[in-house]
Amino acid sequence: MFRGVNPINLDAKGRMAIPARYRDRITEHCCGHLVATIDTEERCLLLYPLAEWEEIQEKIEALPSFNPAARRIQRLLIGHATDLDMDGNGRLLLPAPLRDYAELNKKIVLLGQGNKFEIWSEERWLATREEYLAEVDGGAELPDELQNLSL
Amino acid sequence: MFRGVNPINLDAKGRMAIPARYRDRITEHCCGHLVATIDTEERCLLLYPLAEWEEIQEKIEALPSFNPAARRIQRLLIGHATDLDMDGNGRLLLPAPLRDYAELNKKIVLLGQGNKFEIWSEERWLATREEYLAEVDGGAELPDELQNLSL
DNA sequence: CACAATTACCCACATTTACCCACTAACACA
DNA sequence: TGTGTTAGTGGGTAAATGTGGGTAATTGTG
Repeated sequence: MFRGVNPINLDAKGRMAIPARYRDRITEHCCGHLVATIDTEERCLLLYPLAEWEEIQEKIEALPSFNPAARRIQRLLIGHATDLDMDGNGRLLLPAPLRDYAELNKKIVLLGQGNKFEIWSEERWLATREEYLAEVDGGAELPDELQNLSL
Repeated sequence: MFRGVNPINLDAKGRMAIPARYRDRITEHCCGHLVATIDTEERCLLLYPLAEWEEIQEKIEALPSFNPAARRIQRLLIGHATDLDMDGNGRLLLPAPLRDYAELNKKIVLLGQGNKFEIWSEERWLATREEYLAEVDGGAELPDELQNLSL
């Protein structure tokens, strides 16, 4: 589905242009309706086609709501999930609370991640990527599935 | 159903404007009739469409009333449940006792949470969110359903 | 019954957002 | 290399939304 790294500029109003190569797929897949929420592990945003998101939300809502960890996940993920539509120019207006969370300024990065995108501030993405590369080197505890993966 | 994060200002009279994108759903779902009560785990309020709340109240009332814990829940939830209607401008007047419980001042946050909303003071929400994020990271005791959740 | 306090309804203003148009840079093709 | 087309960017404007506040009706209280 979605893949690739795309440097993008946010404009003064907080809008980001979706790269043209993804637009057709997005409009056909979900009429341009998307849902953005936060990533709980990293300070970045997740961007789903509406249909994808609704499947996920169902699973999250089905979690036992008396369990504190599940409650937390519900508050964080559903609580931040915001419906977005592409405007006539193929742009999304990212709401201020989400921009603040991921500390998005002018320069951001859109990462294709299969069924979704991730949105990072460029600065944070570059730094995090370096960390990842360093950890992979020393990485001792890889799950079996990874050990056996041939590229 | 409901999702997303909405920063809102309470005015001097204690009124909050429901974001326009939710109004249609609320009016169609329950003619603008809502019920607010307190959350017993966190210092925030819960806001239900009337129909949703009535289902919940039935379940609460069905709890064994000789059980002290059940009595407590009944007193807290049903005792604080207050009927609210949107005014002509799509606003709700939050009663003083509920505002006091959740320590709501000018700046508040409305969180969509599936079948209901949560209302937080902005300050408390931001602080609580940071706690949640830290706990999710170090989270050892995640239920299986969560461990296997792929986003 | 009178008074005070609260609430509902209404209007007006400020801000934000959606929509539109225009410019520039990049690319493709001849 | 020149030209046409498309993508990305910036920004103006009208409409919608959010906010504040006045006033009349209602409620509760002495």
